[in-house]
Amino acid sequence: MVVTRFAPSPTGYLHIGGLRTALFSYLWAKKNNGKFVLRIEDTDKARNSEEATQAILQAFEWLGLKHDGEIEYQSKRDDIYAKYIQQLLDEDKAYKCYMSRQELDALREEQMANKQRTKYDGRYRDFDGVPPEGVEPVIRIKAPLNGEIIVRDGVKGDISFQAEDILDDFVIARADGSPTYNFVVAIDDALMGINEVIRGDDHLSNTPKQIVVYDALGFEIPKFYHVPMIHNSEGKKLSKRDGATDVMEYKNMGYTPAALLNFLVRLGWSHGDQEIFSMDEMTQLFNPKDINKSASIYNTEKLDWLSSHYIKNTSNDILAEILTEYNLVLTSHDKKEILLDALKERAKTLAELAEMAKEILATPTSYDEKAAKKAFKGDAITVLNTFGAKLSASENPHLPAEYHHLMEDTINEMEIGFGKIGQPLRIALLGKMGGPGLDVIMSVIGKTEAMLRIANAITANTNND
RNA sequence: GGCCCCGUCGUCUAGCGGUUAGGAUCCAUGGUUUUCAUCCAUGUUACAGGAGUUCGAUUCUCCUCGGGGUCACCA
Repeated sequence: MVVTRFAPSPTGYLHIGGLRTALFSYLWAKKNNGKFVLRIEDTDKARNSEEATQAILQAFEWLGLKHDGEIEYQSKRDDIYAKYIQQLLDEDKAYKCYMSRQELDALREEQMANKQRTKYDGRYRDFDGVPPEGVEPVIRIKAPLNGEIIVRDGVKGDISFQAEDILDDFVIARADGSPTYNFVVAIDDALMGINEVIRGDDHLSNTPKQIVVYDALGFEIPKFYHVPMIHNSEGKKLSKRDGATDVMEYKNMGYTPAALLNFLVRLGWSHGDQEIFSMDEMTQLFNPKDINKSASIYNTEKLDWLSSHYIKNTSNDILAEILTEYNLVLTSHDKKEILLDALKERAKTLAELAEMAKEILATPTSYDEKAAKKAFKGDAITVLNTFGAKLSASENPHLPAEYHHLMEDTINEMEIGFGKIGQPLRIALLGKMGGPGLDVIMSVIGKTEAMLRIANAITANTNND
């Protein structure tokens, strides 16, 4: 069985990069009828917060990503880690190091001055003398001094590291006894049965250390997939400083989960020329072996396109429902179908759609000066009066087509072009240019409201010449 | 700086020794449209550079250049 995981540290909101690796892990588990474990890596008590954990959960919920089983918290697993630390100590695979911070810093400075790579010198590796007073020891693992460590990566292939280049006896437990990241990750992944680790490229250089832990404890090494970074427009690793990296921001901006997920799955992964993937298709087709090797630059142009695609293809009932989250209540509006049919063709986001709907539904309180001036040149007032009279005399027009006939009657009778009525009428109804068909607008707002808006416009623009 | 990774249109990508180097997005132009969008059509733009290997390299090898990641008692 394939077991994958997403293992964020709760130091802030869920960001785009994290979401993508979570999505990849999720898809791969689902495709194989496996499990997707969510593990909160909260060993750093100083930087973690409960709010951050909640924010991550909230984002998962919005996007419909469900983890399997209970959420695992590393902070609740101290006993387990302590047991393995003791085991390594007993087996002489780890040891206490009494080097003080000051000594360590001094060593580092000296190494830097000599242009050597900074590494612990192993001075307590085989120490059996009397420990110095007043120093709480850290526990270091005995890492291989030389030889090759090969990371078999499903994305990049086999990557070879030389132990002397990258390893030293790294700390697995701090002076206060708390275990460190590379140690707990390996233990948790092993104990939780994680056999396919899909994570960011920035963890690649940690992997040899984790392999040291796996080996020391006799655990089986999982399959690794290191997903290339997402870069900002500067070409640097996407960070929280880059703006709009909080996943929930995308909800506020009016993107749907389907659009966001579709956008993200295509960042660093592809399936031929296909661009549109439903959640089902993603789970069917995703395979981490098809992940790209190179980093991609974060750019939301395509997200807008996907977003409008999904809005166009969402039913009006569902749209009306989601739109309530953008302060637009249409669910029981009798012209909801007509309105949404017209609007969903032209909205890139739900927020935009809601905004356009509100503009149509509200009586204009002002008129775009330039557009009004242009529209009310000539005999626009007469045209509007003529049309208004026809509208007034009509019997409850309902559908857009009926309003359209009224407009046609007017232009035929007055022997004018469509533009002559279109422009002033549009100003009257919306206060500005743009937007859906006038017949649609009038159908949605109804005869009475349409007449009111026409009258208002005539009053406001009479002395405009 | 050491170690590691990467390098196809502006962007996301297809390609896995022989292609007019494909798609998508963006942009531009035209058509449709009372407006704006949608939609349709057309167009501009890419194999980082240099050596090899080969009958033939975008594809394989090496070098250069460029970019990135990482080097904690942080995760």
